[in-house]
Amino acid sequence: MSQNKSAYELKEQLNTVGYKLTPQRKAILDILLENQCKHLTCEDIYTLVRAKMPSIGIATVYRTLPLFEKMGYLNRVHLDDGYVRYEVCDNKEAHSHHHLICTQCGALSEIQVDMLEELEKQIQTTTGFMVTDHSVKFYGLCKNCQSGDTKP
Amino acid sequence: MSQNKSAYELKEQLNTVGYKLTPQRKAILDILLENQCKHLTCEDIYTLVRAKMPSIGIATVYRTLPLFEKMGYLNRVHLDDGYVRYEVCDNKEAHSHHHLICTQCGALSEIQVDMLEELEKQIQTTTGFMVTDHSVKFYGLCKNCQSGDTKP
DNA sequence: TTTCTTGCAAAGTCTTTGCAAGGTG
DNA sequence: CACCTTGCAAAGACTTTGCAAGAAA
Repeated sequence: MSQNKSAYELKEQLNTVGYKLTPQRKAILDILLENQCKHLTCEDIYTLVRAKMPSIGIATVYRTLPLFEKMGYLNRVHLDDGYVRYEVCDNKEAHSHHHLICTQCGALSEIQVDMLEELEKQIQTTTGFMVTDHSVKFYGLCKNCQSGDTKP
Repeated sequence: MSQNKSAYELKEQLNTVGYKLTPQRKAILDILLENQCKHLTCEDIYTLVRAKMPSIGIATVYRTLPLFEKMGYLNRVHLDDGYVRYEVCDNKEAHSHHHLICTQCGALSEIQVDMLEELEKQIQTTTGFMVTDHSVKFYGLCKNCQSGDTKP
């Protein structure tokens, strides 16, 4: 529980840098916390937030998401489908979770294994490139799509 | 040498599926072969091709690239910078090369190691997800940017 | 009260599409 | 000759920006 950002923490952190906690920002945070396992696009988030706050504009969502990202609340995720998506950033899991993307139904799940440290060291030694982060995605068929369940 | 697609091969393959080898397509192929180590955006390719064939339209480039991709000549690469990029597809290296992206200067290089088979098996056993492809990117600082060479 | 934010709409990017003219097999 | 392709321009999809009104600290 406590590993997730609360509205209070958000307010504190915003104030520290001279920003304000507005109802819109709180509403967006709520939606994000309610959908931690999902990887939402800006549009998705806009739709969800609008259910609670119909007056919100999409520009606010587009302005808030990068803000939260800069503050370390969110990770920007690209699934190579042309959409920018966001996931709640859990410090503990940083770097150590990767995505499984079903090429048939688009389902997205995560795995928590990480075995890249070794390889990263090897890269540094061999190429001189200093690795600070990585992004790993696996494409394939999820359980459902393998079992002949080929609904469109 | 022979692992790269030649114009002749391209023509053969196009004809097989009822398509034609046009000067535009050949020009695009040439540019791609001349820039194998780069990872060009559609716009990049358009600019380069236009130097040789000023009359070409960008729509043709946008239509040709996915065609080449479908034919297995190209790989579409996302570097999380919002642009779609393409790289010449070398069969031998498929699946086994990953990208090193410098977060300072944007330099992009490749490494040829692969050690994911093992992990993919593990994923399949554990989660039931059938992995068919993967995408791995490492972010960090390239050699140049580490040596205090911080030109903007 | 000051400064940050918002919603709206317009403008920007990158990409796709419709269509008639033109080229390839 | 039939069908695929092209270039142009318009249209789309997603995102950003300008601005005056409004809200938070």
